[in-house]
Amino acid sequence: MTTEVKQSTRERLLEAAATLTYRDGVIIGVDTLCKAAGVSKRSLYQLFESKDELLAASLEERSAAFVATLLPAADDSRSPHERILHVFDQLEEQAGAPDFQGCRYLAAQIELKDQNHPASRVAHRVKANLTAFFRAEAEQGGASDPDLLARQLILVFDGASARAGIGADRLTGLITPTVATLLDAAGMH
Amino acid sequence: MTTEVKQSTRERLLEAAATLTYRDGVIIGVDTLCKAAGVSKRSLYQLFESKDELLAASLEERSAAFVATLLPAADDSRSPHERILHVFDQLEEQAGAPDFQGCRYLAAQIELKDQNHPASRVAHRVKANLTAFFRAEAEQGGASDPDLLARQLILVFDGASARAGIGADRLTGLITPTVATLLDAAGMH
DNA sequence: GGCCTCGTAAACCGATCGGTTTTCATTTCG
DNA sequence: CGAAATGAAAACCGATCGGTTTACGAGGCC
Repeated sequence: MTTEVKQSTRERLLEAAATLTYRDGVIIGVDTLCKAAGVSKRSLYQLFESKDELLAASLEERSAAFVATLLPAADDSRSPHERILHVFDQLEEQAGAPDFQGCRYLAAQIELKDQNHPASRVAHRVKANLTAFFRAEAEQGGASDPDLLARQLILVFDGASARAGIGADRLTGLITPTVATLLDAAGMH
Repeated sequence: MTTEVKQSTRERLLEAAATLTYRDGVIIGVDTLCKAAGVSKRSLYQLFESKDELLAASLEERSAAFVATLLPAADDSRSPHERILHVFDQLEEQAGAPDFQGCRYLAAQIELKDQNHPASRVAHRVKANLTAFFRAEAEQGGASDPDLLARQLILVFDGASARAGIGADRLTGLITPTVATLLDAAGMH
């Protein structure tokens, strides 16, 4: 194991940014961020151009873990149908956590409004990756319209994560039948 | 016509709050709000308890128009199936507007995080009303599980509006087939 | 005219914003 | 040992935050 017992200044900043912006939104101040990370503002502005770049880097750093926890393992041998459902099973499980606040990438884009904000761009890329996964699986599974199905699935993903995040729905018994219906209608075997 | 040619101080504040928070988010300052409304801060704090209450009142005031533009007319004689699709047709049309930023009620809840914020409570009520409409139509249309269908529809509504709002999807050719698939699977005639 | 209400403009409050700078203690390394 | 690099602490910057208060002018009513 190469687990680092001692985090670098940079890592502590990225982690604090991820944690606090997820809980309080991008409105969080740099003073609060630095205090939580145990890092001086001077160090922050040596490591990052600005607060905006720190937020973008913080989202970027989590992107690998985000897709890793959602997507099936690389050596997964199940059918595309099951592999897609796996993603939504993972989402439903995450949504059950008491501190779940919805997908951080969707939240960032909604809070920032500006689509050209560096953090918005990162969020957009992450979601494009997830959509690409859906489309590839849809194609391989013989969906009648892989592009349409992928758009439907990412729509359900964002809708479910948003509604669970604001506490409007607990998703129980909702996601699986919905996704299954869409997969069936697309002729996925 | 009883159209008011002259807006009251209160009306100007509510309109400015609705416009600016939709464009810039709830982060907007009271100075900016007052300047845009042509109203002094003194008047604001005579009419409203706080900025939070102004935001809540601004969302509340729009709620009637929100459901009115989405829902079919009271004397609409079409089938529940068509009446539900009407809502999503309206959403797709609104999403086509160049300044569309997604559903303001969903955005408010995501930005505020706090579910007990007065504006969050208003947003929650509005969405509960829309969900109730879906459920009533589902029941009347003979859906096998009206509760499930209503949850699916509001999920699609929020997901579609969120993705269109952040510019991730233009919804064209997406909503209608998705909703139709769900209605069919629920056995809606 | 005199009074009272209404609302604007603007000063003011302490706190915080994103960002910069200075100071000083510690660590690293030749 | 001594020089250089690092980074924490904190003062500081102008601007803005939500909110309060003061001052003044424009109307209506007796």
